[in-house]
Amino acid sequence: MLIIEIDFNSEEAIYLQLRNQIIRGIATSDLREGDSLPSVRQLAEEIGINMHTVNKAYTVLRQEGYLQVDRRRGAVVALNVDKMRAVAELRQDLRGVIAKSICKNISREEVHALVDEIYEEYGGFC
Amino acid sequence: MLIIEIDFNSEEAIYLQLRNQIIRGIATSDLREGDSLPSVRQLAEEIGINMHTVNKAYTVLRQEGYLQVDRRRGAVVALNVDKMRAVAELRQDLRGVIAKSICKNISREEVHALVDEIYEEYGGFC
DNA sequence: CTAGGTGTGATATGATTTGTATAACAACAA
DNA sequence: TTGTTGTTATACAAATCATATCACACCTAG
Repeated sequence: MLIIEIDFNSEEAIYLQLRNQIIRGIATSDLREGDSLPSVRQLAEEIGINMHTVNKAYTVLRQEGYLQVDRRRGAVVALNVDKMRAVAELRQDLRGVIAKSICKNISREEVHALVDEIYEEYGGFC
Repeated sequence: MLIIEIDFNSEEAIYLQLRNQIIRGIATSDLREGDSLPSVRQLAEEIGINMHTVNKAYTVLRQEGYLQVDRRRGAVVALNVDKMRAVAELRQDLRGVIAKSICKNISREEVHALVDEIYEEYGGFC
């Protein structure tokens, strides 16, 4: 069971906070392939937001290859990995992140250390 | 002299594209400490956008510690490094990026390789 | 001193995004 | 049959983004 925490004062859109937390849930194995998520109405009420905001998060996650929607089982974690695409996206993300890092005098080694730290944070076991 | 290329079809806001390209310019040493940028009116006309859009980018860059504005010299590259803050920000960015990576079966080693690749891309010399 | 360029601020407008609110529909389960 | 599901459509208020003027104080070149 995944615990969702929404910060209503954040600049980040609610549906993106929701998307990101679900992605992190998958990364930490709190959510596993085949697990089903609450219905849009359930989760909306639980969090205290509108149904359509949840639906938007689910729709984005489906388009990005994290979920699949089965009429019978609801939203199900189903990873559709297009690795070429994923690596290209990662490269673009890192270009932005590392440009900032260089300007702030953060060394390549420091970034490596942080990467390792975060990989362990997400559960180095599996 | 930095070349700015704006993609008007991008989903990314123009002022953010501008901000990011200036940060990358600093990372690649196309822009160095003390270099001055075009005035908001000049750059706006050169790119073909509004003065205030450029001003917004400059304002953000100033708040983030990349620029300083001198009434006489205009916008000047002046790095104000709060490393604690920068590392904390980097950690947050990486948490998001790496969560996606794990879901897409990208290994820690692959991320390291990409980090090295991008550090070289930005000019491994200096 | 004057004329012109500078950053900055205020204000306005239109387009788009975000979140909410209803309502409706077909598909499925109990 | 009754209720819940995902989905779609529509509408609305608020915020963001980009543009467009106008104005002001400051500085510099002439």
